[in-house]
Amino acid sequence: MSNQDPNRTRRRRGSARPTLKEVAAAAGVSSITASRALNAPERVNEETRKRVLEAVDRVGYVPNLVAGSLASARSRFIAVIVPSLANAVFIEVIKGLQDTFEARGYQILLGNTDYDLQREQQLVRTFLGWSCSALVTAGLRHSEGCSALLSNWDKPIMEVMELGEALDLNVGLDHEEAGRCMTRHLLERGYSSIVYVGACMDRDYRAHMRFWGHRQVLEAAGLAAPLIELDRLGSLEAGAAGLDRALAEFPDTQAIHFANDDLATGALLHAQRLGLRVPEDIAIAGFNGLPLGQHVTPSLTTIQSPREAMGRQAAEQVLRRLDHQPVTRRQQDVGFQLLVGQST
Amino acid sequence: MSNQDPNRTRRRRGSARPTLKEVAAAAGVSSITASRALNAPERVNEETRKRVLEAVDRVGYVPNLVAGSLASARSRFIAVIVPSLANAVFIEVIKGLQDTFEARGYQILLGNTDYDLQREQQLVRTFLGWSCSALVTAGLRHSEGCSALLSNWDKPIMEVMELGEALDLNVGLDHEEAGRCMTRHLLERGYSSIVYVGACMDRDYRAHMRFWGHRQVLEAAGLAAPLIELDRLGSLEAGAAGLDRALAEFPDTQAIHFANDDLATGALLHAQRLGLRVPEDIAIAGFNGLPLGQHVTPSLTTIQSPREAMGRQAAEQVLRRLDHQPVTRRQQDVGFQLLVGQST
DNA sequence: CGCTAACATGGTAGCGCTACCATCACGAAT
DNA sequence: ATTCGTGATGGTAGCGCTACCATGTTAGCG
Repeated sequence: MSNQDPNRTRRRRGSARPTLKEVAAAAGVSSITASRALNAPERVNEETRKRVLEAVDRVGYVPNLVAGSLASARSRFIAVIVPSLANAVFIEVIKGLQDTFEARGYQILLGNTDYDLQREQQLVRTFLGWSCSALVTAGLRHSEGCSALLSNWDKPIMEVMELGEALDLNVGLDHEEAGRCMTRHLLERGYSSIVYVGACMDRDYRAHMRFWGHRQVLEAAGLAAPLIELDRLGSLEAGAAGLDRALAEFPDTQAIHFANDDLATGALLHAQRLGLRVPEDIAIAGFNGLPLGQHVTPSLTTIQSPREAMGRQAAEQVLRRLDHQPVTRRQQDVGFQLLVGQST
Repeated sequence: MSNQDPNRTRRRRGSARPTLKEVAAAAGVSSITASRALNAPERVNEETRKRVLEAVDRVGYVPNLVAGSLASARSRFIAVIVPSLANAVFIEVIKGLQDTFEARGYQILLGNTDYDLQREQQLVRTFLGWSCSALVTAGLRHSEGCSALLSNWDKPIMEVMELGEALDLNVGLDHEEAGRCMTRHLLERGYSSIVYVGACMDRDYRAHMRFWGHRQVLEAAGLAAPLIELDRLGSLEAGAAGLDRALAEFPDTQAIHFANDDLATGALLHAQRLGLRVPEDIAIAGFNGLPLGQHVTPSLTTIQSPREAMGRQAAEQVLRRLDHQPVTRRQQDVGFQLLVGQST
């Protein structure tokens, strides 16, 4: 016969870490007071609070956030879903989000879809399961199941990158207009044989939207809008290949409008290796305004998108909602800027 | 008088989402069987399992992962702590980690220290509170409090990037040796006035380790090892500034050994703008082997570090531990490769 | 025919915390 | 003196799930 209560022989589950109860005991208060001392200091006497904090240090207490989230039915997680980590653009948006959210005590849950909408749906399911406080996702296109999951959800949803018919909040820029803007510039410069080169545009549909804008302007001017689609994602290598294909397939090409700066810069550097003069022999334009393109000679003509600012603004909108403050505009256009370099 | 049980008047806490209990009721089984059908299919009759899965779809059940984690005292989170998101190097390591962990159903919790060890400690506290399954952190240097927190922790800890005295697991490369390797190459090429240019080396101490290696080789050859420290983080701009300072402060410089490829490429492009011939007038070397440096003309001499592979290998080691498989080597050297370009 | 083992399922008691309500002391207002 | 508010604290009942143990139920075996 054990000298212990028989139902105490059951071994302790959970971790061996001290709990709030032990902190409370050490401070001589109830556990709920200890909880308040940590999470709502204004509701506890200054003296008591100090005693609790001292006890926390003494016993080496680390709050169990899982338990807290279950009890309060909310975590301080922000789900962030992007299509790729290989693209500097998303990294910078994430950086803007992370800086803003972390400063307010929120933790980012990062998900990567690899441009797969089914994968996005799966991530959304998982993230809903974590009781996230909000969800930020890149783009307005989702699978049907994903939209269904989200429309039944009562937390803020922020769609970034582009503008359009959004589920809830929306911060981004008009890609079609960006495409038009660049192509207008190319026409003004006097080029008329202009090729558009994109990479995996079935997946990167924002690049496709820019192409639409591009084509509108050319058609309005009575010009053809030849398109070259590369079957690998944007990179310097792909850009070089794009230049080769454009020159081979359309020998009289005067200018190439690339879907992004990686491609454009790759082409620009490749042109130099081939001994082509930019822009005299071939003009080159990009999109994004990455630092890289501004440091090559000739500097790249491109469109500057405010990526980190977009992340910050999106985060601020979401935070405003989480603080129950009125959100003035559900849709916010961060705009863009034509950066005329020496390559056109 | 309400027709409801009085203690039901209390409004429902938690979310309004269906729970496992409701799934179980819909499938005509107990909740524990429903739980097993989802999490341990082999322990449930095939027929029953199908009925449960069908009920899941019907009621639109999304598992509450917070509750599951509390009950089982483990989440499927992997904490990942890096000093910066602005640096492509860490992004690629994260990519390797993320791909490997996501494929096995683990979710990454990303933390950014901004090169601040106190911030790291705070992140570690938070992450311990989430019952993470493992922690991956960049670097071997931690605050005292951080080491204390981690040494009392019973889950796998992986330190990546460099090699040395680790808390638990360690995957990385020898930065001192990398510095030696590059400088030996520069000596072989016949340069003797070699300047090292780093950025924020008090924080980026791995760059400092490479400088030590660099200095050892020069001192062994009886040469001076002048150092220029820039006070902003690595970027193309900073590299350009580094070149200017090196030429101003050490006019007879023949070669510059930069702490990373961003700096080196910035300097290389700047040299072209200044009309300097590379490597005849000035030789330039970098570190990392970023694609960028391989696409400029002349191509950059650098050291290729296997970043994504480092992330993958680190993740695999951790997974092996989580699967209770023996870990053969707690320390794993991923090595590096001298990439001789046209810039030296 | 009883005994064991393996399989399938269920009941129950937490995991560690917080929401909700209750209590009590004290001073201000009536 | 009574009422009311306010500030500080505590008790308790969950949050939704899984670990642990218990209970059938069937098949296999000597």
